[in-house]
Amino acid sequence: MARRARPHGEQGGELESLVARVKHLIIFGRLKPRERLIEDELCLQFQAPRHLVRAAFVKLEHLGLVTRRPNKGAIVRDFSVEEVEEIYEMRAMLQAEAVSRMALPLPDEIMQQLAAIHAAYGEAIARQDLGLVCTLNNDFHRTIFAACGNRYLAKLIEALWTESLAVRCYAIGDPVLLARAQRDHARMLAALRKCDRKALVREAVEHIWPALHAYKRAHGGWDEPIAAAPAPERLRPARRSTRRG
Amino acid sequence: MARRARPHGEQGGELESLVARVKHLIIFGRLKPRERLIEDELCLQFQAPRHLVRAAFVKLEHLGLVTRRPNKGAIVRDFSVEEVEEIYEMRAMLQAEAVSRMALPLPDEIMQQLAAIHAAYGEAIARQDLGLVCTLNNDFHRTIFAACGNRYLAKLIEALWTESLAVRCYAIGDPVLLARAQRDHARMLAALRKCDRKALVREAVEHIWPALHAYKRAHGGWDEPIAAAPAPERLRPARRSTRRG
DNA sequence: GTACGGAAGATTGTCAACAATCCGGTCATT
DNA sequence: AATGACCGGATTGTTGACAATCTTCCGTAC
Repeated sequence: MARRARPHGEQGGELESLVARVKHLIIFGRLKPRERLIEDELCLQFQAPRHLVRAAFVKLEHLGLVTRRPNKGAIVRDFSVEEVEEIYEMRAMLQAEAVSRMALPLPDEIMQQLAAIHAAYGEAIARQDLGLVCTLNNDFHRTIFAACGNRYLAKLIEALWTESLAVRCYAIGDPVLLARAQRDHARMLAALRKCDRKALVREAVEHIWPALHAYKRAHGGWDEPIAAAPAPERLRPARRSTRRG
Repeated sequence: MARRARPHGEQGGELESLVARVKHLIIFGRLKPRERLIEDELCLQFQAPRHLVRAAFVKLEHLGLVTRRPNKGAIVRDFSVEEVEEIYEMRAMLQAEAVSRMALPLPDEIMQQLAAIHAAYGEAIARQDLGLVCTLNNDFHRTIFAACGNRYLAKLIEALWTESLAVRCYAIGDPVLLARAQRDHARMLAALRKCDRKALVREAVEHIWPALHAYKRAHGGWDEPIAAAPAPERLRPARRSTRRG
């Protein structure tokens, strides 16, 4: 057997780690929207062979975090405000659906996991460990929505979550928003414990908006009717609330 | 400039075409679930370089049609009945949502597109042109749900549609189901014309079940509590007919 | 007769050099 | 001076060979 360090395979792990590191660069604003991702540069920076870097680009593109154009390389994806709004509409809808069809009460094991994550989350916020905050936030959401009983619903929610990572980076550093997120999580836990589905749905939906607002604010307050509305989108009605809500 | 035939680039187009061809092989049952996809074989069959075939595998995996395992290659994905049911649950939910928030009436242009697709669809069925039937069915659904006003909702619906392609292959050859699909499409069009949202939602949701039932029936009626599930080729080495005779 | 171990073949993963392409600046021409 | 061709550097896409891994088959021991 000889047990060589990491002989050849393990490419899955390496790739994942590479993807995660580039993702962090994007989330924490180290790489900004429309900034180019140059293969050789990342090869050097991460000591990774080029084909791995390229595979990572493919994966990141499919995650919705980068855009690749033929013969022009990869750039950090930038979202239009409309796109971001649509993503958040979907997140609201899917998360509401997930908690609506969730079997309550949740198994003890899940509840304990959530409590543990939430406790660690509070600590991480207190210590300003943003990396950990992000990871635990991730874990909290994935754990909650994985319990919805439909793995595809969970998958879709997670996909949109990931896609909106680059948006939420505007909220990640804001202490006020962090405190609010922590409070929301606590409320969700309470609602889960009380099997109060109505409160659960409300929290699951309302919890997502602050990050969106932070994003729009960071983009110059385009969400407010600024003087000249150029009205470029006459082909997109259908965005008011046809929903029950 | 000399205008060489297809000098170097165009890799996007080539890849897409490759993906489409393998997809067809899967949809039409030419490649069956758990059957291996061998790189060299497909290189030969499609006269494509290996890295393209591999890229196609990556894309197909992300479309949900094949599964890749490290050092073991790609196989046609097989779904458990539970997975299929969950996919269909999601499709029902998302399609209902889409037509619920669709702005009615639809623009004339879209309505005309739909009518044209529907007419061609009927013809294709009459001529038993299954490839065309499949394409047009695709077009019909994509066109309808793209009109929902939220491109992410449309994208999610299309993703699940693609993922369930391998499931619907059981229904593709059945004349009864084809006729029923055609009728359902006609009803959807009528509901769209009349701006009858209730009927539209009903049709959009009910339309998806027959294919699911056909799938379950083809799987030996596992939806019914059969005594001895024969579990035919659970471990199937999947290596016999990797080649076409 | 069955089970374990190892070799050979088949298949996938990795790499580095090469070809094609794009981008920016420079120079000649009008 | 403005415009257009063109050339060089930077970057990405492609290829084929090689290394690692898995699978199968066969021989041997019990």
